[in-house]
Amino acid sequence: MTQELTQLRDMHLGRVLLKLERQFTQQVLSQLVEQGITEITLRHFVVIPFVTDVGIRSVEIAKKAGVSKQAVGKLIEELEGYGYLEVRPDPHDGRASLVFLSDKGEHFLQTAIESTKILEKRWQQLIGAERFNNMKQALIDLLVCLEA
Amino acid sequence: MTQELTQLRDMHLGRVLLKLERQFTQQVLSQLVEQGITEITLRHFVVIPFVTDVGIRSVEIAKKAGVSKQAVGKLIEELEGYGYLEVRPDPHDGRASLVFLSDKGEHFLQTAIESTKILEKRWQQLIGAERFNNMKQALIDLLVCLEA
DNA sequence: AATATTTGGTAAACTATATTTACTATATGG
DNA sequence: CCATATAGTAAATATAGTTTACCAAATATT
Repeated sequence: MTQELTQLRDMHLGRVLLKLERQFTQQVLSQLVEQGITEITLRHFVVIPFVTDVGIRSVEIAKKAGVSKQAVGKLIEELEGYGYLEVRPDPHDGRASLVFLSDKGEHFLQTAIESTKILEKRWQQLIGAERFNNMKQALIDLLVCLEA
Repeated sequence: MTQELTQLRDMHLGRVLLKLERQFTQQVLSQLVEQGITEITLRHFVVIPFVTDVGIRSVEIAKKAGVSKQAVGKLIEELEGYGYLEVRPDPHDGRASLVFLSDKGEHFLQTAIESTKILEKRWQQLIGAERFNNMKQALIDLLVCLEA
């Protein structure tokens, strides 16, 4: 009885999503390590996706990411220390700074995106391109519905 | 340019999986809270899926879950304190104990499984049953390939 | 049988990472 | 101008895990 339940729980959608996400993330991260990028960990992706060409304030990132501004401050500090980000004072607001990607940061981003593409191609082959693409689109549509 | 890249990264498979998994987990957890189950958090699911009718040792759980036995010990202690688990000495090994689900634990499990089923039904309706089912099966097949 | 080694489990110290509370400095709206 | 809000930092605290060290029981070795 419990055995059966365990099986059921083990295969519910949440579990499957969790396991696949872990696999994906782990594989991307290890590809980055192979490329010599070792400083950046998962935590830093709380910040990185929000950095744009025009610069962004740390409070903005905190708000969008849903974490405290102190946590964001720490992550930015680290990424700046590694040379991936540049932090410059906001010319229009003496209290604020703006965060930008450095050249190294841009390059990293390119590499990271390359990695995800390679990985998706690899996964595509495992279950067939058509099934994979349908699956991905269904996931995206579902997410859009949920976030609406 | 960066804007475009951000968009791309934002929609890669890993991100989609992550967001959907969070939504799923959060919705299940809040359903459980609505049912009055407030003590159990996500961490406890490191332990719960491994508990079976015949009992299991904490080291076994640690091995299977890939965390330290100390961490597992703590989680078991908590769950025992809340009344979801029972820990009895192993009659065949004086060093060991065996972990079981209590009646309360079994009931919780039923409730949790119910919640996931309800949630899946709800999600099914968002993108259509057939698409949803195909999607889920593709995810499972993919996972099986990856874990093989 | 006596001893050595392995194994199940616990305890304490340390590590990582986040939040809360409190503060400073600058902006901005009456 | 002053009151209030906002950007950012700092320190204390919380959470949750790992590492190191240990004890006691079991198993293996000689």
